[in-house]
Amino acid sequence: MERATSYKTRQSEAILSYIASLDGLHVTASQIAEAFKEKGTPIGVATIYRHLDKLVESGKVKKYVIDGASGACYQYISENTDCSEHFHLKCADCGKLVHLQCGYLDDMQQHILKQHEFDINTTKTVFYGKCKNCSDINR
Amino acid sequence: MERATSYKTRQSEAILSYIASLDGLHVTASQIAEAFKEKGTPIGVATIYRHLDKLVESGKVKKYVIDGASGACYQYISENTDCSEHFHLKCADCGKLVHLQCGYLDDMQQHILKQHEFDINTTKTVFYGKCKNCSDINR
DNA sequence: TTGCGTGCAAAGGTTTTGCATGGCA
DNA sequence: TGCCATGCAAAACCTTTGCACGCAA
Repeated sequence: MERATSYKTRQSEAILSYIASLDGLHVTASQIAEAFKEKGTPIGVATIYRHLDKLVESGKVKKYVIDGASGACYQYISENTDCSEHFHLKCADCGKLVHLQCGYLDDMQQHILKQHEFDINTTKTVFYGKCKNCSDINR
Repeated sequence: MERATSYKTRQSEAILSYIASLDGLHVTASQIAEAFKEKGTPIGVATIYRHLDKLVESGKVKKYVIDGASGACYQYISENTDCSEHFHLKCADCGKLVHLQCGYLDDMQQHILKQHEFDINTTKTVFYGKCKNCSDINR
């Protein structure tokens, strides 16, 4: 059974506040480790990975796997609204993250649940593609 | 400059025809290796990766990564079925990957393109959730 | 014959896991 | 004090690379 985070530690607070301070930029686990090493307060990579997993699970952080990049990217969700109820669009070019609250997608989610018997987790699901600025149309 | 000379070998033909025979489904490099090992005509993983790189370079095969999956996935791109992309559902519990071809989702894709000006790349997008076997519904 | 292709093993990188210790509540 | 958290190192993976040999043309 999964277990909710209970203890508040130096590492747990430091990692969350660090990602939050990046204001939308995404980082890899190794980049986080490097940042704390440079600060003089190193945190073990295992600890970083374990906290990132929890943050992703709770919806505070989103995880991206970008083809070509080395390792997964993590990004803080700054919206004070609950991101667990809507979808996200991630531009593969500029990295822009769009929060998408749309009844159409809610219907789609129900459709997949009913017709295809699959319960989509919006916290973990990200649509990859190109935003209008990065689209070929604007060239 | 691209290399003009290219030898036709047992391995190069076998790998291409194998991926092409999957009719749009995708596989990982290790799955390809496993398939040929079971056939009794094993091919080294290094050779598989080298050929996959060439196929991606030539545009015959698409490479993409799926969060949670182990390794990159490769999918044959038929010249005719260029638009017959489909979405993927990945069960976060059992790891099962479901290929979903559904007109409803095609409409949704158009909706997001028109209304939200975002061009979804179905090759990179994966829905995460729980399949019916792992869902709480069946408990 | 020429030189790319192949397979093996080692290397490089990311993420996970086991275990003893540390630290929160 | 009871447990979870941490950190180190090893393990587990995926992918690339070096090298000697095989093989297509």
